[in-house]
Amino acid sequence: MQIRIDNASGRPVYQQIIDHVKRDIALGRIIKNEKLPTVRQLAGQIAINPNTIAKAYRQLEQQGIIVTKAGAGAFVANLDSNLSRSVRKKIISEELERIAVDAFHMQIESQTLLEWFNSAVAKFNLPSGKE
Amino acid sequence: MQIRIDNASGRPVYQQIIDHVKRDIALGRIIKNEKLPTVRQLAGQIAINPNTIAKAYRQLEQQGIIVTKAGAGAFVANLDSNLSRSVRKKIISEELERIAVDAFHMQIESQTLLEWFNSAVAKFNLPSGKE
DNA sequence: TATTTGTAATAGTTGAAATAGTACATATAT
DNA sequence: ATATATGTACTATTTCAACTATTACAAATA
Repeated sequence: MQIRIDNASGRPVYQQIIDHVKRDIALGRIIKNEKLPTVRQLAGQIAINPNTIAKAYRQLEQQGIIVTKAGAGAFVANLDSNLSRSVRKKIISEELERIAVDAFHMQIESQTLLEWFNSAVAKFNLPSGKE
Repeated sequence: MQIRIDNASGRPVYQQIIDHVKRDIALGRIIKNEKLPTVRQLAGQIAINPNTIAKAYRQLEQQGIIVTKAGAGAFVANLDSNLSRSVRKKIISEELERIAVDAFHMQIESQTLLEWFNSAVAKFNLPSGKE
């Protein structure tokens, strides 16, 4: 796993790590039960403090994305959200509305926005809902 | 304009103010050339330091959302983005992809996500692209 | 048994966010 | 003209999240 940290982004380092792991999993680049880099490995590779990696792994485990075992390592967990449907809808919808606001102020056409949305979603293998 | 600040959200106060103004404009609740509350008015109403409001207004002006005139007040600006299309696409697409990642980990069906997307966008009057 | 692993705890540093206070220039009304 | 209200600018201070640094510990693995 190769992670690039953008210090100019303003986004906290531990958050960028979380983003990257979640994205790699969603993209299928890391699969279920696969072992993640160790805390010390990643810390050495990115050249940051191990505590920062540990913080990211801790939050990933809280979110149910990974499972960690002291002495063994960190592994990709099963896919199942513990959030209710209403909570999930609230979280996602708020994010979507914020994008819509930005799109309005950028005067992006609704059709264009839909195309960008489809392109972004197509990269990930969401459940189809037909089965 | 009635603004509710959520101190538990972790989102900076000045950012919440920016979010709210942009959203109200996008929703049509505040229209072009309309005068915004004064810095001191808002500060008194929300019970925070005037400098925090000033910071929000400063950034809103930098983004081209509002126009301020010392002695007169702050007003909603014209709608025109100074960003190139490629930059706009990059910004929006990155946000959309982050949502897609979240949706994947929540195991939200693609069709459901599309419905939520349409609902969110429908609240705002984006240019149609047909004219 | 030795090593590697994730975790925890403490201490210190840095910078953003927010507050507090003051001052200034401009617009507006009187 | 004059007084008032406005956005802006500046400095100082406080608070807290983020990050670093270091050490120690328990569990797993070889």
